[in-house]
Amino acid sequence: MTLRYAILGLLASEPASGLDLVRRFQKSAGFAWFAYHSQIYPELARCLQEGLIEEIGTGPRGKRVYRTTQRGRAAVQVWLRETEPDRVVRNDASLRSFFTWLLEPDEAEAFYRSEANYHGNMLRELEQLKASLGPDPPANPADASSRLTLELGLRLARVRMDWATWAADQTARQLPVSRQRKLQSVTTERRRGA
Amino acid sequence: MTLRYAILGLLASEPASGLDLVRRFQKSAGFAWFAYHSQIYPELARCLQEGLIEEIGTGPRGKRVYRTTQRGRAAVQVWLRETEPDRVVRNDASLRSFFTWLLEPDEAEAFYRSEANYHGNMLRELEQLKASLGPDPPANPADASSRLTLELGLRLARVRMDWATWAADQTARQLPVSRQRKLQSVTTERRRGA
DNA sequence: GCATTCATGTAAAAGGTTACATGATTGG
DNA sequence: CCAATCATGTAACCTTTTACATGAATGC
Repeated sequence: MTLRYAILGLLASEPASGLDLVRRFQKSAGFAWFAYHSQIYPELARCLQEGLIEEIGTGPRGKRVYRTTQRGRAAVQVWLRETEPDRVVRNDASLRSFFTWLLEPDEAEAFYRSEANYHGNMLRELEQLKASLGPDPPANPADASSRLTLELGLRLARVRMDWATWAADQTARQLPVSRQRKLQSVTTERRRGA
Repeated sequence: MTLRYAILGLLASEPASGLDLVRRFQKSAGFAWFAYHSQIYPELARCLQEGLIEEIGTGPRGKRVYRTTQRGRAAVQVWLRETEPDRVVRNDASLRSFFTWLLEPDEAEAFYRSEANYHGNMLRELEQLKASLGPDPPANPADASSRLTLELGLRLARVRMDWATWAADQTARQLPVSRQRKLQSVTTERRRGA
């Protein structure tokens, strides 16, 4: 049922069409939830039928814009108040890290570097998003919540990037002898002098 | 297909039964992946049939212990090398944070405190896990990967706990006038003096 | 005019959750 | 001996993913 409340919650702060929601799930809310359009359209239809949202206008190419009704808002509040967050985590990239010992050290290092790179890009995107946001302190309450949550996205991206860089460095240090010598020509020479 | 590789990867470092895997998905690997036993048993049967794992022994109550075969190991390596990690994120608690503006300020604060509490507990559990781990530097390569990945779990739990505490404090500062006065009796009095 | 993008929708397949079912061992 | 726990398995249901389908507007 989380998808339903994701939609109702998003449409409560700003009216949107199905594709608009896809875009919000891809960027601003992407670090918290994601859904395909094939899932969103049927859910919108169900919510509309149940009076949780209403169609408030149409746009160019058959675009239909929705907004959450009072009933829909109440439904989100009940969900927030009376249910515990689902704590199940499934993160493919985190899982892969458990299995890097099955790779050659240089492959493992490359994996961690690519992780760092991915989250570095993510971080930049979220920083741009933050910069493009309205005034601080925010004008409306929804913006305040968005700001708080965006801060989480930023912190998560940063911690994943830093961790992956650290893991890559750790992995690099235990490379086979052939590659370790190249590093020693710079570092060990000094150690010998001491 | 990620579940399959999760199982193959785990059984490559240490043989286990179906329920053993459930336990590993609940604690040590819980911040990366989760699966129910009802998903694990059929997958084990399929992997066994395809020669990706083998049964290496039995235990007390009909317990069947499996280990990943060379073919299974190769399959994990191909997966790691040739496929990109699935980047889709779905986090119920993160999503809820977007919608806290629909709650009373004290309810929103309570939500963030409860988040901080949850991740504080998680952090303690992972720290215990770390303490219970083998020697550092690790004896076998799988342990090295586990250590790296556990460090990610620790950092994620810490960042979520700190963020939630910060968000709760932020929310507390914007409480309705009635409760703000109680704080003012302590803080604003001083400001007036300056 | 015609390719691209925007926009909505449906269908089938895969994956995940909840519920049901059963038997063996252990601990009190 | 009997309740609780360990252990495996299956079935129905729900959610998510991938694929198919179509039309309207825009930009060149």
